[in-house]
Amino acid sequence: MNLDATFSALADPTRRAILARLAEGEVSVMDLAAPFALSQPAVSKHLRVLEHAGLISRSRDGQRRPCRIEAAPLEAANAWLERYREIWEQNYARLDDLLEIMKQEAAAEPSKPKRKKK
Amino acid sequence: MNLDATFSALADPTRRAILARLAEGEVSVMDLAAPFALSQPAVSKHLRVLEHAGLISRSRDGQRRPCRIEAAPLEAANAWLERYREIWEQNYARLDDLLEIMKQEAAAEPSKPKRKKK
DNA sequence: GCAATATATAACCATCTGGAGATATAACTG
DNA sequence: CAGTTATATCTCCAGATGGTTATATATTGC
Repeated sequence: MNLDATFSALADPTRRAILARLAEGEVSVMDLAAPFALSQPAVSKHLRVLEHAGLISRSRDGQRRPCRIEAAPLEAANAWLERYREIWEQNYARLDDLLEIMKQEAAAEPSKPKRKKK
Repeated sequence: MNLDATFSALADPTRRAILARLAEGEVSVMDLAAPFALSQPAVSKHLRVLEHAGLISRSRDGQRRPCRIEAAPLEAANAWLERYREIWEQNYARLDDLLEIMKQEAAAEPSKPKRKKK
C-alpha cells in the first residue's frame, strides 16, 4: 500500500472519474472509455496506473476484462489524511474564536480599532 | 481548491514529510531542508508546489519566509475520499461474510467443495 | 481456421517533474 | 557600504507522464 502511487493515481481527473464509475460496480474497459474523449489505449494506460496503485483489480469475462474498485489504498490515504483532521478542525475553531472576538469588539466599540503591528 | 494539484502535491514523500513537520508549527525553509539530503533549491521547489496547491502559506520574518500548513485542501481531499468510505467498509463486511461462509462450509464438509463458476 | 470484438503493447512525441549547481535578490549585521 | 544569511530563480538534465496511431494478442462465434 504505497501512498506515493495512490496519491499520484488520484491526481488525475480521468482516473478519479473512472473510480467514481467503478464505485457503482464492475465495468469493462470499453464501457469505461465511452464517456471520455480519449482513445482506448489511453484508457488502458490509466487503468494500468490504477491497477499498479492497487486501486482496481481485473477479472476475465470472455473477451472483457472487467474492472473492480479496490478500496484498501483509499482507506490508507484516508488514514494518512486523518492525522491532519485536528488541524483543519482547529482552524475552524480559530475562525470561530476570531469571529467571536470581532463581535465583542464591535459591541464594545463601534469605531475601527487600530491593529497591533506585531 | 483543486484536487488535481492537491493529490499531485501529496504524491511526493518529501512533501508529505514537510507537511508532517509543519503540522507542529511554522518552520523556515532552511530548517525544513535540514532533515533531507536535498539542495536548498530542491526544497524551495517542493515548497512552491505545496504553496501552489494551497497546502502551505508563507509569511515574512526578517530574512526568513516561515511556512505554515493550510489544511483546507487536506479537508477537500478528505471530503473526496469520504465518498468511498462505504465501499471499504462494505468490503470488510463482504470479507466478514466470506469468512463466515468458509467457516460454515468447513464445518459442514471438510473436503474442498467446488466453487460455482460465476 | 477466419472474422469480429475487447484489450494490451509498441513506438513516438510534447510536456512535466525532481534533481543539480550557479547566481540573483532580500534582509540583517557590522 | 560590505559581508553574511535566507531564500528565490535560472539553466540544465534525466526520467516520468499522458496523449496519439498502429499493431499485437486473446477470446468468441461461425
